Amino acid sequence: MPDPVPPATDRQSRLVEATIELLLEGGLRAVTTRAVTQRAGVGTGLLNHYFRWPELRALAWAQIFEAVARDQFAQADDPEAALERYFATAFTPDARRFWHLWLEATELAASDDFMQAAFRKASAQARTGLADLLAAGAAQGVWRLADPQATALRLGALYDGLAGLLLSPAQILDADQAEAHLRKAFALECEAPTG
Amino acid sequence: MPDPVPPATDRQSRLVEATIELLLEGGLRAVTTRAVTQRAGVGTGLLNHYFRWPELRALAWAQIFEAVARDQFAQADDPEAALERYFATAFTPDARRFWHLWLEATELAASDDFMQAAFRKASAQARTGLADLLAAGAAQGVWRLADPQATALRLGALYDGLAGLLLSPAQILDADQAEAHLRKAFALECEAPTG
DNA sequence: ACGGTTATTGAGCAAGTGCTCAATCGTGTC
DNA sequence: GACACGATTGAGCACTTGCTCAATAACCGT
Repeated sequence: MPDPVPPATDRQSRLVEATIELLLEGGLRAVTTRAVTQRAGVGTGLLNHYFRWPELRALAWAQIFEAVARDQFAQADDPEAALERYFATAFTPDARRFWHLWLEATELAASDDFMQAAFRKASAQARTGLADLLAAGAAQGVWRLADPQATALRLGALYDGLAGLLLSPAQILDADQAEAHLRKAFALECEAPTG
Repeated sequence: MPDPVPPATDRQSRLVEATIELLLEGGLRAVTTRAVTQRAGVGTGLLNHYFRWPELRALAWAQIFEAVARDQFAQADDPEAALERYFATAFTPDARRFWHLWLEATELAASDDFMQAAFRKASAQARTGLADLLAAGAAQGVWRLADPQATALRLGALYDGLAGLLLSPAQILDADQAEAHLRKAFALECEAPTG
């Protein structure tokens, strides 16, 4: 996971940075107004001078996601390499941490309008990224897929589920097994007779 | 989702009931000591007389899960019917509500030992339920699966992912589409050439 | 009746949350 | 130098959380 923002000097940007840092380190529970202002080296009142709290939280989350999305499906011109990269990096510790944040965002989005807006946008990006990749590969004849869109959805959902299993306290999978399952599922989608 | 417990008269059981009710109605956020004691028609102090709060919370959650698990893979003697039932009821509103609770439990289990114990047990039950079902069907020749255990894991993970998409604020799927994807994934697992 | 054990209550505590606001500081303008 | 105005502070408010504890009620065996 790359640094989502370049280091900033002004205190407004420092607040966003601090929120992102804490979000990545400890998830939503670690992110409070006091924790953020303290991390930013700033008085508690300044946060409310520049932001509303839900607004800042959603802003930080959106920046994290954009940085990840920017990376995840970078070289879409070579579908085979891009997919290989997707599989290889699917269950790294960074990816898992990010997935945890995603999970927390899902819940928060139910009651927080700022978060919901950010979530909608991020969700759309994530799905079209994989779908475009699979469609490109199918068009180039790298693999055969009856319905790349549907395969992307299933693969994405499987990814979520596997990440969840990986994260759950009941240790069922390790990262390698999860990756193998994801690859296997893709293989099944490819070998299937068209219909 | 059936009533997880028969109606009780003594106040100790009423506290558990009230916790379950609130859990099902509004999720973890709706379940506070005050809300529970009020729902149970009981003074706030009584809760701590009988339980520690994390203990009661985990207890209620465990009872909900057991009731669901008892139902989900009931008629395992007829694998085909049981699987059909699994698909048909996978994404009902009740199932979705339950999945939301499951999600919250995942997060809570990270920091709550009582919850973690309950989660481990529940998680094991859920996985073996589907795995046994698929294995039984394979043994009876109802379907051909190279590795029922692995298929169960993938199908379970896909279910989690689809349920997550269904729950997410970005409306991508409806319940029928999710069910179709789950069935399609199972079909792919079956048609695959052995190897 | 009595004594003792348990059940039960609710005011209140301590900790934590987001947020306010009068007061200061800093800096540029005329 | 005086003024204005945004930046900045932190004590404090209002609220919520789980939990305590002295006081009371209810029950039961003797």
